[in-house]
Amino acid sequence: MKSARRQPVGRKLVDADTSRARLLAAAATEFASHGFAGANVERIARGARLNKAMIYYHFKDKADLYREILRDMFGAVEARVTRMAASDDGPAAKIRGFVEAIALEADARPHFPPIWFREIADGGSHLDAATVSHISGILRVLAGIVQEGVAAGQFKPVSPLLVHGGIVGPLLLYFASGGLRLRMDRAGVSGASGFQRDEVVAHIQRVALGTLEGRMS
Amino acid sequence: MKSARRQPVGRKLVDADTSRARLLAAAATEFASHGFAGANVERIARGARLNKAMIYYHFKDKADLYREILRDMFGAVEARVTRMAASDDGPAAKIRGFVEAIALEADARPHFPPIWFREIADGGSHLDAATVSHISGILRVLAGIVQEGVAAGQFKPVSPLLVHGGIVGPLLLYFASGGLRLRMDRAGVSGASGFQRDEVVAHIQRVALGTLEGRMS
DNA sequence: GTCTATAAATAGATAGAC
DNA sequence: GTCTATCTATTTATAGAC
Repeated sequence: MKSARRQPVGRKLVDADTSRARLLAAAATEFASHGFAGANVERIARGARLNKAMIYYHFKDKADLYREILRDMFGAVEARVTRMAASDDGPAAKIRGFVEAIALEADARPHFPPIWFREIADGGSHLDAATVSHISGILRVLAGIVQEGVAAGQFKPVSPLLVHGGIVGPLLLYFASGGLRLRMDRAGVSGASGFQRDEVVAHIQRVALGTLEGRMS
Repeated sequence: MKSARRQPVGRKLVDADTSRARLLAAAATEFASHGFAGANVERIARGARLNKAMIYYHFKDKADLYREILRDMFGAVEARVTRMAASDDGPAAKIRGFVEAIALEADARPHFPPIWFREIADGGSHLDAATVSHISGILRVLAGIVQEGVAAGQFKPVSPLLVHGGIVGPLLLYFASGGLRLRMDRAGVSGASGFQRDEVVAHIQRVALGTLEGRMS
């Protein structure tokens, strides 16, 4: 059980500059750039200014390290949207807040959008029970907001999963495609990288609300 | 130059049951499931009922095989949207046609959505000039439709890249996440896999049009 | 906790027969 | 065109010293 949590309870896991925290940070970058299979433990160790053996001191193996990052990522998103939805704003403001929450999390953890895309492509093969629970919690929060809006007569009863796709699809696409857009730009596809983050978020907020308020058909 | 095209000109590359076509089909499945780094040439060969050596007879190496699949994929999408946009439908119908074209291509090439997601996460590191040109062609077609609609006074001048994200993000998310939704369903997240393809496509068509017709803010 | 050295396995690529 | 056998490099993971 050497991979069990060693930090004192209540202590931030990743913020502290422990070797474990540095490994997690380096691994997040590596997994985001190369995927689980393409990630190289030697590179992760070097990125953390340590050596490979330290990875196996703190984690059971590469997959264990990866799963820890997935749990952290989705746990953070779930916590953020849950906190947001606990406010006494109306449903429309909460939909905006939901979009904003995902975007803020992508700011705080830039590895989140690419890793999420890769995990989708993998069919979720690395998700453990805790992570699945976080994801389902995120969906439940959104479904609750929609339900609230419907009850208040402000929203049409659109399927929460359709709303979710309309928010998360474009949002992750934007945050995950920074490198690609730069590349396209250099290849002469103009305007691909000239894009304001806030403008994208605001657009997605408007579209999500428009969908829910039935201004679509 | 042993990887040069061997098929007679005008012959379908993938449909024929040649060893090369079988390798391409097996490789597409393998790359979609495991990504470039995670793909295994031995598995690809077995999937094509051949052996590893045949891969190196037809292709220079694993990367060459992968790039060929990318070119085929994006070439097919570009061809389809270009053909669609050449019709004399109005701009609204063409926006619907654009969404439909992407969806039809995802039906025809199920490896397309996951591979596209992975390539985004990779920052487009495997895209060669031909593939970049296909992608930029797809964007140009969409920009043209938007321009047409604006000129006809039917659309607001929304950035084509925002429209593109609003279409392609949710659409790829839906098509790429079949496996994950099934997994979530089995984990007790109800309704994740109970979804009609046509209903999703219709929803995305409505949202895209709503965006362009200015029914959002 | 941290390191060096190394074992062990995987997997991309090639040689050469048929 | 297709195969078997093999070479070689990479890389995950561990042993064991400090």
